[in-house]
Amino acid sequence: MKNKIFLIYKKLYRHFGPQHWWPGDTRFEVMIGAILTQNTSWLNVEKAIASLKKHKLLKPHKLYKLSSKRLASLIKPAGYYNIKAKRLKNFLRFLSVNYEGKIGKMSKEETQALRSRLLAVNGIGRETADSILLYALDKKIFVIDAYTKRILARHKLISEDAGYDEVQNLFMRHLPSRRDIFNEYHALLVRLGKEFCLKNKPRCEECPIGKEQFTVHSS
DNA sequence: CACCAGGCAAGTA
DNA sequence: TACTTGCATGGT
Repeated sequence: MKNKIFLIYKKLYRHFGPQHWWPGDTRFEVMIGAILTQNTSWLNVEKAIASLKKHKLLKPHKLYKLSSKRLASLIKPAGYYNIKAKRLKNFLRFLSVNYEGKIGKMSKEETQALRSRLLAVNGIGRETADSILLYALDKKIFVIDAYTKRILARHKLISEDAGYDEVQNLFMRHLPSRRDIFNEYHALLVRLGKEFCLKNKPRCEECPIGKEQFTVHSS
């Protein structure tokens, strides 16, 4: 088979349809959500964002001025609230110092240069940086997460211990270089992961991608 | 009750 | 470099 990566995308899109990612009203909200969702269910992140919205604090300058203690108490439902409060403030300082708190200014930066600068912020790793680049700033970069690795490993397209860059390169080499496809594909992988590829209750037999690719034939 | 979710950094060897 | 641990709420 020529290009499994792209074929899987088409199969998932046909099965699930467009996912309309990232859920969020503004680019700033997407960025905050990207940090809050680190190893955390999106349902809990929504609660945290709702509480920030309720207090009308979901703006760069408002949030930056908030004390870490106060911020932590507001984002409590998202878990890891003390460390996430610090991470948010690190990012907000980065945004304020380098771009005057203006997303528009940040978005003018070249993709790889901005990625490097985001990675230098304590609390922003590769997935968070790439999520911000793709989903908040419409940059052409593919996001890798735990679901993505698990799904590809199960279908024998990567090894269990494949690294982030390795998997990201695999996607970006095998797909049309289009932001909308990168956006939709990652969202579809998360959708598939949630419904068919959970750690405790996998439903491989009903997987829309098909079971033939990972079935082990004995004898 | 146990398990784990759209990670990351710091500590250790 | 590679492996381990802390961080924490809330849904299933």
